[in-house]
Amino acid sequence: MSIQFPKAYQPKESESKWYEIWQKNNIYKSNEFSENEKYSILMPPPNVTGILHFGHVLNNTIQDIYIRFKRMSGYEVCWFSGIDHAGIATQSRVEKELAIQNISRYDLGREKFLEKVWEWKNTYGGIILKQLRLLGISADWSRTIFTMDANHSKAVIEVFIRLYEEGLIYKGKRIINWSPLAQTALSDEEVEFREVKEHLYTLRYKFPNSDKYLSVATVRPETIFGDVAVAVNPKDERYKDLIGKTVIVPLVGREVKIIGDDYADPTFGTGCVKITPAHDPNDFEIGLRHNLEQINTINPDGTLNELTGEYNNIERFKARKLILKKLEELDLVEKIESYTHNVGFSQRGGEAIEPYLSDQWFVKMKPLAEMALKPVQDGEIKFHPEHWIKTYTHWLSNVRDWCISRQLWWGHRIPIYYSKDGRIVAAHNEEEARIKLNLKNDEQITQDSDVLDTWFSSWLWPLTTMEWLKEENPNNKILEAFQPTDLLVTAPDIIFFWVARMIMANLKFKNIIPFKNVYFTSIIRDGKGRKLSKSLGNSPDPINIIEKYGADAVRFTMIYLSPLGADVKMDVNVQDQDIPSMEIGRNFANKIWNAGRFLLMKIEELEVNDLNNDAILNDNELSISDKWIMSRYNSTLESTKNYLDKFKLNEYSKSIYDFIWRDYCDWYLEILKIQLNSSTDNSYKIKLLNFAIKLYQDIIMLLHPIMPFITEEIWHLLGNKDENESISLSLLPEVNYQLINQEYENKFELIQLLVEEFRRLRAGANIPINNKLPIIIKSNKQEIIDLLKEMQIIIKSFAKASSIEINPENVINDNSIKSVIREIELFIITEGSIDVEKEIERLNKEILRLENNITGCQKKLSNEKFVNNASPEIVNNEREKLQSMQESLIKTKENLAKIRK
RNA sequence: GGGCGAGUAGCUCAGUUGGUCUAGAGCACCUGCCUUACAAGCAGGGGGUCGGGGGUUCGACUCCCUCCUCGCCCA
Repeated sequence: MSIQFPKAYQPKESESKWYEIWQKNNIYKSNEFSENEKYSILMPPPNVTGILHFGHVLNNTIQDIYIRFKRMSGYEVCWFSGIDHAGIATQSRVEKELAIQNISRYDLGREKFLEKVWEWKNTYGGIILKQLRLLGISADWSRTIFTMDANHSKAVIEVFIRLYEEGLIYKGKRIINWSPLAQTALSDEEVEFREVKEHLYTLRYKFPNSDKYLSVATVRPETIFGDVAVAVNPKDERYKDLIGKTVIVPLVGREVKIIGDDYADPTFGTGCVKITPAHDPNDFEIGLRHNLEQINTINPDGTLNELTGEYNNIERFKARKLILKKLEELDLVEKIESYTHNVGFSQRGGEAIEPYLSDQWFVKMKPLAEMALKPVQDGEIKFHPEHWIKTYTHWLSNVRDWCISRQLWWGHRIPIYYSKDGRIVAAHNEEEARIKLNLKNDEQITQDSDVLDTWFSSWLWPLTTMEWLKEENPNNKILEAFQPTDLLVTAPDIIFFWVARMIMANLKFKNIIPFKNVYFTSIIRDGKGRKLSKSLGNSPDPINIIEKYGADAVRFTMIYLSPLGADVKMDVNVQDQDIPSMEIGRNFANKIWNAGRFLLMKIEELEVNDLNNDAILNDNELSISDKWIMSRYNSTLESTKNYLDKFKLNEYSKSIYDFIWRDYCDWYLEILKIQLNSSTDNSYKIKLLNFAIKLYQDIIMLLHPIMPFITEEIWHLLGNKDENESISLSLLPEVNYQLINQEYENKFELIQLLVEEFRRLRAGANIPINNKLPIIIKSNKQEIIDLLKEMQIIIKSFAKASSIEINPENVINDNSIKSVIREIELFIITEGSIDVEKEIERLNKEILRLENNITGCQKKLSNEKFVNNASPEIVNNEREKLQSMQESLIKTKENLAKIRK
């Protein structure tokens, strides 16, 4: 046994061993033709460049718990997985590598560059899916897809064409969010706003042929080259007469009009605002209203362009300083104030976004948003926690059009073709485009050079994972079987990027909701409440943590610490790159392990040969403890299911944890020892042990979804199972409601209270553990006397008593420590003298407590309004409570009197 | 500026339609134990005016109002 069952659980070997066996036997492969009820989950596809972090760990553990739980509940489950091609992230990764060799993507050209990206993807991409296996994820890996796969691309193109032809996709010249680093447009969702301390500069715009000037406030003096007007509020008394006049843009020398527009806020700055339509979204709108020119003065890489003269090719922020210096020299700066405002930054590159005027492709969102709103508001799609519905609704009600074109090469190329004479068509390929445009083979045709936003492909995830439009699968049974999926587990930060858009796409193209439930995971933070991040160094590699504590421990701890809707805080030891909180799970695993060790030891001790024999205890052979633990087990099984249904994952883990540790190990196994020791009937002992083991095996099954490895290991060790069988394919027992028995739970609880009181008395009197003393228990209720008699061996053992007497005839030795619990009197007969002072103090304290409670209780009951208004149950309860406390008080006072005597 | 969420023990959190005896648990802390499953353990202990104020009610951690503090999202 010692080899199989070492003293402490060793997760490492067992984890790699079992995952390999699971893979080898393909046990997580799903079957769309199964007759069983289906349960499916779509794994949020990690980026192809991604590596495992704790967000993934939490997210995938949650999914795996549901998948395993449902699988063990008889469902045909399927967990769809895959990887996202992640346009910007992947392209910049490969570009960075090329840069080391001093090669740019333009040196290679589009085709060669894409070859490089594929090469990179095939070598390094998708590591994370291998890492997830270390966590014990039971996805159906055979269905893994990649968002650049032919079938997925086909769906993306198809969807683009349909939307274009329906008029829901259009091209427009707009101010978009430009990433100077990636040199592409970004959607609004890819921009993060942060508060930045900058300066508000008040500049002097002189009137023509005059020394008088208008003071204009701006935070971006480097954009003055694009100024085409100055706006004032038409209601602003100070300036309204100036509307129609002109001023000279400093440094530039251009004469521009003063216009009146409500946008100008009289309370902000000087009340005069410069208008630069090409470099600010608000100015752009004003420009349209007033028919102003749009002068672009910035290059795609964030440097100023040739229109800025000496500042040509100078980086925008550097240029700001230089321009300011020049303006100061010319005495055109009136004042500089510090100013805090929100600035957009690229979520990926981190650089400040440049509002940029360019031709881009957009999706009209209004009609799609309306479609997507309904199922969430109707409750057809449920969010957990619910309050995300509000955020979702708010966003969809105010949604703006989605900029989907990206000036990248890696991605799905926009299926738009242009003829030489300026006609535009959307087509699946060049050939089709020629036909649609009526062009001959030798006539020139060009495809749009942009690619689509990665999310324009991700929103089809529920469809493409299930082989939508795949030619080889025309009668698609997968979609039929598994859609709508049951659960989506995702971080709330992609609620707009992804969740909302999947709902739109599914309804638009398949007229079905993609999922029934969405669970929004919490954000993982360190002990100081900071997000885990590489730059802070507070983000240890989960792989190392799994290596140290075991995958089961990591899974369990994460769930145990993650309440629904609240952030997870884990202590991170930055120096050691360690997460000490993981001890919770590791210690728990060890506890479970040792319970198994104990049982196996007993098997050997009793020389039980056949574990699965029919030696089962009859109902009348079961003790109160046996019935109690069965009741507790079934209650736990029930609450486990309830908690999972309500998505209260941490409650789920806590109920299992408490049941196993407190009920089964601390109490039941200790009682089992006593029950085994006090019997001489070998066949009873074997039956009793069998009972305990059977229960333990059921517990192991209950635990499997959250701790798959250790449970598989124990299931085999204790059950003598064949290596190719798996606990994850066995069925969880149903809740047996008949075994949930409040009466036994109450009885047992009383015994626990008595035992705890005996322990407290011993500890209080500093009685050493090996000093066994006689105990006496007195009660005047026959029911309790019977219970005590039935449980006396157990009480005696737990109370470290040399002997136990229940309601003895003879007078009790005054040389004893006494207490009263629920009218039951407890005595420990001490041989030597007791510390009288200490005893008096303790009893007085107890008397005071009882008196206080009695007073409170009496007050309540003498209040007519309470007796009349409160439910009879409550009032009755209160009366019983009062009576019980009064009796306890009398007995405690008697005890005190005896000591004093 | 608009919206959402949270404030309960030193820390992280439970507390289910308002009533269960002393508001619970884990970690941390203190005391005693290597008791033949487990020191990654066992037994016991200390520690909370439930963010402040007001209201509804016989009764409020729980419902309402208000203020304060913190976090997130949007503009």
